[in-house]
Amino acid sequence: MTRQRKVILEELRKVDTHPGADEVYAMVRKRLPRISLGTVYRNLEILSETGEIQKLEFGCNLKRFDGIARDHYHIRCLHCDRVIDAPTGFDLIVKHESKTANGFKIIGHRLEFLGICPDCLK
Amino acid sequence: MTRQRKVILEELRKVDTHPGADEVYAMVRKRLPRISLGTVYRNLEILSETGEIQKLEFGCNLKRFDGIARDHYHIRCLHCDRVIDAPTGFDLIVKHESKTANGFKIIGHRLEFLGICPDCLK
DNA sequence: ATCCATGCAAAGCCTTTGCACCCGA
DNA sequence: TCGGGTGCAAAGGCTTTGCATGGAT
Repeated sequence: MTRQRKVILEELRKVDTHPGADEVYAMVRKRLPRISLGTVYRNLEILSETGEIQKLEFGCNLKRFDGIARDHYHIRCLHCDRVIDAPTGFDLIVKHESKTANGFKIIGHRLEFLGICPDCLK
Repeated sequence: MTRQRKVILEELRKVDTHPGADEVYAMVRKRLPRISLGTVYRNLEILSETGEIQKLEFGCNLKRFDGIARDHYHIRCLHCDRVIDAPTGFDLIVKHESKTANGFKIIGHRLEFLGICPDCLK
């Protein structure tokens, strides 16, 4: 756990905006002006592999990161692409009785909800 | 509906491999050798906007396309990234009693299952 | 003749990677 | 001293876009 990685993790946990790598870079640079974008990418990757943060790979044009690793869902604004954590109770039941399908061994799933955020509703 | 768009749609509907744009390009080029990759991208975008095909935006490194527009889920191999259609019965129940959450108006959701395909299980 | 989609190529965006340096153990 | 992580910059992959051409109505 290097200094850079620690700061990245701390900054990411301060916000609930699910920033992209570039935004994390901007945030971290306030404390470590000499950090490089490459290092941010490398550490975000490492942190998500170790399960300390979560990488959101849905919307696809830009990967976003969540400082909360605990399993939870997200709601994405179709208009401005903002992402928020889904409140508890906002949930789903996945029915796959068998753990296999067409020879696939099923391990998990990805889910996100889509909607329009308050600002864009105006 | 130009000739190019028609061929793209036809070729895409011939397969169940959920090809990326580059693969669609290769397929279509057998029939239209002079088609450009840009045209393939433009038409895949248009076809998915009009709802004739489906764009899969999950795995994120590469967008894949499905000739079947009907609502259905997919299973992705975590090892080789192959995507298959989930069999019927493989389903989920989304519980969001309210159609709003934290001010968001909820419109829909994205879901895909993750697993290991038969080949990669070996 | 007009208009729009195409082909081509360049640019764009995000991300990854090679390499030498530096810092901590 | 040694090894791994870093900064920097370049390369990479996929996608989008500008522009002139060409085909269809």
